Amino acid sequence: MTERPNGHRPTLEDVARRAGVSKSTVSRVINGEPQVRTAVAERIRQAIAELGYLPNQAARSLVTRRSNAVAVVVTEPQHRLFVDPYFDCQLRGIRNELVRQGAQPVLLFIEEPNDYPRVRHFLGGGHVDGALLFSLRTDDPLPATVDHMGLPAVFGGRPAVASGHGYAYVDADNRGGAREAVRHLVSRGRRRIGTTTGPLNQASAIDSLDGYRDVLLEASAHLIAEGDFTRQGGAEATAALLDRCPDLDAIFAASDLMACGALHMLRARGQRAPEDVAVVGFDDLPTVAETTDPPLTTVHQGIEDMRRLMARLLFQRTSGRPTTGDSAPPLDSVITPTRLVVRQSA
Amino acid sequence: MTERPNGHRPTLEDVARRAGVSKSTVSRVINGEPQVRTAVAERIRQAIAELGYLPNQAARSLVTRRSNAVAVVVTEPQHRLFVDPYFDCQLRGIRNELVRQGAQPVLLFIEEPNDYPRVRHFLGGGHVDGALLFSLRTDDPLPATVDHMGLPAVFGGRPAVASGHGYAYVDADNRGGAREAVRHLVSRGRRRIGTTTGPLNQASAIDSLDGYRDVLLEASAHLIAEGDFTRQGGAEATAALLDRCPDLDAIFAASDLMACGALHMLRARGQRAPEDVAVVGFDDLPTVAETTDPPLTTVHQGIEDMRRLMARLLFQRTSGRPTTGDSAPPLDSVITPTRLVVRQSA
DNA sequence: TTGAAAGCGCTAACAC
DNA sequence: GTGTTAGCGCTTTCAA
Repeated sequence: MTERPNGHRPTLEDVARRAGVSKSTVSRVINGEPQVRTAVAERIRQAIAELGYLPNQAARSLVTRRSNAVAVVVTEPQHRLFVDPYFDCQLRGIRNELVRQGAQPVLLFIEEPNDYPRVRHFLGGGHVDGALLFSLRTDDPLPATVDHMGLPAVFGGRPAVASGHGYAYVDADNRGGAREAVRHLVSRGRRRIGTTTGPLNQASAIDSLDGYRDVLLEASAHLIAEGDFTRQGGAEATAALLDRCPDLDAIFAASDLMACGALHMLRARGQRAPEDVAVVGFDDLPTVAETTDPPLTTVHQGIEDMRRLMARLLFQRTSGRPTTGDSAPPLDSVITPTRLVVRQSA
Repeated sequence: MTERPNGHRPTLEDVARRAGVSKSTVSRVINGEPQVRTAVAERIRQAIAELGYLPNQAARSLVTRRSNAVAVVVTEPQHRLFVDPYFDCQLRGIRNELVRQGAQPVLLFIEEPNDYPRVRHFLGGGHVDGALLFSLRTDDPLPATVDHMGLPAVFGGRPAVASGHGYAYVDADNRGGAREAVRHLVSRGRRRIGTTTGPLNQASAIDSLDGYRDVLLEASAHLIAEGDFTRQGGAEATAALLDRCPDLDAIFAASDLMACGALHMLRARGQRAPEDVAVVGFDDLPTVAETTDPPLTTVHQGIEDMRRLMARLLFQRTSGRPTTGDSAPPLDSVITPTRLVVRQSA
């Protein structure tokens, strides 16, 4: 263990004493302020090293009102997360940007209702300068919570209570993307086009379905099967569709994973893709869309870039400004465009 | 937004004023101390609710020296993590136990060397009461770091510098488990037994290999292929083994995922399992071992329980005792037993 | 049962 | 350039 003058972790004061200067000077060196004589700065750095001194962040953020950490809150059963390449992609984008800003990303999971109060205290307690939040259900209390406590936050995907509030979100044009996907199917002569949706308590799933309906104005409810964005859920929803409409000739799946599940189910049912049933996915995850058999025609949304953008928006709202909830910050949400990538499945 | 007396987040003082009492009394109510008259307590709770007050954790931990948060540090490229059911299992165990203790789990990734200083500052800054660390390479600086700053920590897997330090670890009996696996193969009449190992800069991989060697005293180096615990790595290592020893009749893989990769590669090479080549895995991950074809014979290590145990050990070292680095805490590492689960692959 | 006062370790004016 | 001083928002003796 390190030498501890008294038995505690060394403090600024210990360093100051050891270097024969005042606390302020030490503080200046630590915070990289230039106006300290090089010789003195060197002496201080030495003392810091000898003592193994590490600034107490609690004390620091008590006065600066900053922590240099950003929470990444994922409202999703962990077990889903750890098997879905979509999240990997999201987190990579976020991490890269956050680290570039010098912020420490701190990942929090919400798996059950019990978790909310704890997370709320964590977020409200000044542990982080801001939060990036994902996968919210339409009835999620988190948007109201962060708004209420004035914590800078950016959502991945449009939150249910979208406007009039002090937070921003970044979302892909799910509706437009869905429209394009379905139009593509129509243009290829498909007439019985079903869709397997995400959980309909999530805005993105709803938006996607709306896009589908925009094109297929009078699509019967039989052609719509709710899923959950997973492979398994996609397979099951596809089975339901097939049972209800044996003459189905196309499926628009709300995620690549679901499209992948659809492909499997089709094969199991003896249907060929795209000959008998064409399939279009959504996401364009490289590890999925390019490796299915046949490769997926899908709607591309630059996930990694979107997430990077979220981190940038957050930075803009946290930087400079301490955690005071002053005059309403600019509401600068972004809807990013999507584009259809045609491969072999449709 | 909430009402903010001045434009800041409400403080204890604001609550006290509103309830017409002193800060101390409010503090008592917040911390659930009993000796406050019910009427007063009620009035205070009301004021708290009206103000939307949330305690400032920085201020609090500045005096209590506790944060009620525990860091879970994973030294692993995130992209590996998000595709490996092993991690899911680990995290579930940890989370459950931590939450039970009322601690907020906070996940940190280390993906590249640059991340170390930042994480070090985070850990040393008092943001967390302790840390649970995983997947350490033998040359990882983290054990020394946390030891040096006196942060209570428990490692998942034996760290390289094992003894004489103030930290504990929990590890499965990798060596014993490997021995049992290989003995099983021998008892089934297998004679050309190869092994696909984990990365040999990780203690668990080394221990496993040692167990293999314990049984096969003079195993030639040709029978050992280094992998990385992944499916892909397992397939590649298996291919290498097959190339070097065409008459191979058994493989001991250091993880279920690698065993799974082995099964695939064997099939691709026209070898039957277990008839031509028997395969034994390690981990006994339900989602993997039970679903391969054929189902895996593998070494069971109760991962979830092990991780829960880690969290308990940590609790024992953090609770009560503030972050002072006082007299060396009990070094109470645990090696948990393993057992062979025989299914069809060997 | 409640209040007053001190202080946790740090930064930020402000003097010198 | 460097030191002094006054808090940041809380908990915690100690008195009342």
